[in-house]
Amino acid sequence: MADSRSRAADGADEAPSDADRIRLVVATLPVGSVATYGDVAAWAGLPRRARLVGRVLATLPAGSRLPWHRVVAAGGRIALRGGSGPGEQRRRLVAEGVPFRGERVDLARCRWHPDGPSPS
DNA sequence: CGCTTGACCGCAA
DNA sequence: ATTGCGGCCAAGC
Repeated sequence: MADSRSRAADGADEAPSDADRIRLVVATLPVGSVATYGDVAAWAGLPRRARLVGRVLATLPAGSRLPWHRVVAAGGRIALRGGSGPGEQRRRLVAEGVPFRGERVDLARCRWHPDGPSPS
């Protein structure tokens, strides 16, 4: 379909921003699997930008159907703090059958496994 | 325009 | 297990 030339021609053009790629990666997480912020960043082609992933999820627009709950901190720890955050995320994960080990997700068993092409 | 904050990460003490 | 430090970087004030 057409070639990829000008990126700002018709207005409705894509500007694959880092945040967008991150959202896409998160949207890819299958039910019952989880990924860490660092992993999401890496798979999005943004090594070391784990924090950016956190920002994107934190500023998610209300109504976003993104499975943000499938993203946890390193070691399977729940990064959210205070409020209903932690409990909510944990509740959702458990509901999906994600195995826990105390307050942490058992990454050894449910950490998402990128299938095909590794991020190169 | 500059400093602070943060859904982070990894390492060291 | 906890605390501290450096790295990274966008949004808020």
